[in-house]
Amino acid sequence: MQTILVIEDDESLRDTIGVLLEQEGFKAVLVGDGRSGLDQALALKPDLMMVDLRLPGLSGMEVCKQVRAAALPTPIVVLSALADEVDKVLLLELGADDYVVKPFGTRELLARIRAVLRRTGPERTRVVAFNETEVDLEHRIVRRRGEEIKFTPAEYNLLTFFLQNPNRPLTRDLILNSVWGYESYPNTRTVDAHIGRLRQKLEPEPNVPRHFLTVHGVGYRFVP
Amino acid sequence: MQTILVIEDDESLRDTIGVLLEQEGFKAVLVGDGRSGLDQALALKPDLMMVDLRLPGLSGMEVCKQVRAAALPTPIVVLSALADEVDKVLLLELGADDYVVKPFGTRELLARIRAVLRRTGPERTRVVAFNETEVDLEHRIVRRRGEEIKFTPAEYNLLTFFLQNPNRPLTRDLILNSVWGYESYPNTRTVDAHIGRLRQKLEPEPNVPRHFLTVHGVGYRFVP
DNA sequence: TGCTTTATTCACAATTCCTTTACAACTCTT
DNA sequence: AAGAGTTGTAAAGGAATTGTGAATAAAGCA
Repeated sequence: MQTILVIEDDESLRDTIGVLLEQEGFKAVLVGDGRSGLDQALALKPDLMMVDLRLPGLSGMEVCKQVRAAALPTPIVVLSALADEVDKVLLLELGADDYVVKPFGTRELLARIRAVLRRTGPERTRVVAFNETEVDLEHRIVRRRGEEIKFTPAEYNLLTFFLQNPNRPLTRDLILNSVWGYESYPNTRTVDAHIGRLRQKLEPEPNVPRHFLTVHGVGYRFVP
Repeated sequence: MQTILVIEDDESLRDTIGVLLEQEGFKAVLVGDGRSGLDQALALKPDLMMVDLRLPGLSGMEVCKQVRAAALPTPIVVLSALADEVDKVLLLELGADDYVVKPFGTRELLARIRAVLRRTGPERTRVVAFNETEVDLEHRIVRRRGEEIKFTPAEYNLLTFFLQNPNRPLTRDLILNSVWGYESYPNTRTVDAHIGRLRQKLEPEPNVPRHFLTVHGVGYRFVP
């Protein structure tokens, strides 16, 4: 499922867009200010992001700039108020892929999103990296300091699930459901055991985890 | 005020629930059959609905299905008779958020309602900030001056409860009920201890609180 | 002020929760 | 069919959390 990050401070508009996107089968992540927007963009690596120009704190333009500075390939659609008198050329130079002027209809918004997604196409990031390890999703290879590490299917699935959901505490039940599926019902200790194996292979100090953190009483959290 | 729609064909039970809810400050809308229940649900968009499984006309299950088909986000609590041998998994898959087996105590019912409302509740705000701290509800992360602070489950639950009820004096009993729930009955000193821990972590001067204030003889009050 | 009630703080034990290890069952390969 | 690798689970040990009581402090009140 494609993820779209929406950075918009008007709460009601934000929610509207959120509902709209989810109806259309996207996963929508909503934030209200530039700072968290930028954080989310870097962590989530969404398939597309929509950025309001006028934002509290970090401005939309600043967010674009920093996203590009981080070499994220994520396409950006800018939302701007009519009054803003945007310099469109500047905007596109900043790295935006399209812009929509408020107020806009849902129909138009969706059309723009689809168009941008089509243009920028499905060249997903096939390699994810954190700390000293890189995961090549396409070839299903994990390297640490350039050296290949073997992963069993269960371990690898768990790892990629974490990669897709960084910085968020994931409950054991959620992990079981997502990685093992609805069909099988292993007990939740199983997750712990596998976390242990991940740590063994990927943490510099397996007993002082820096990436696969436990959130006591809740579950686990991966921080890249 | 939060509106709760009750769909229950047993008139006396229906009235009992109605009175109970209104005592607790909810607005209760009562109907006796599935058809009108569904109509009301779509028209009212209540904050929560309680649905009896056995209903004349449209069954409770059918109501759930249709409500979900209409993409209403309203949480649903199902009421079922002991004899009904409910398939809980099926129920939850149908879109119900919780179920209560008849006969139930009023205490239990209220607790369930509160729990569901809390779960599904106003988690629209993803990041809340006050003074130098920000709480990222989605990531369950609390930061102070940008630095992450660890919170235990009890502390975190208490904190978010305060965030959701700012500027209002909250009695210890209310806090216990809301945060700890109905299953456990810790004594009210427990709340004090936890308030202390919150202050320790979040107040600039823990012994001169500016956010987690005590209301002598009453309870506590959070001012952002 | 002195007295009573209420709140804070601290240390600690009970409990809950997590980690690790070992191992048996199971699945593939050969 | 044996062997190698994988996986779920149980059990033991360790760590973190949490409720409580007792000592102390603060607030309210006459």
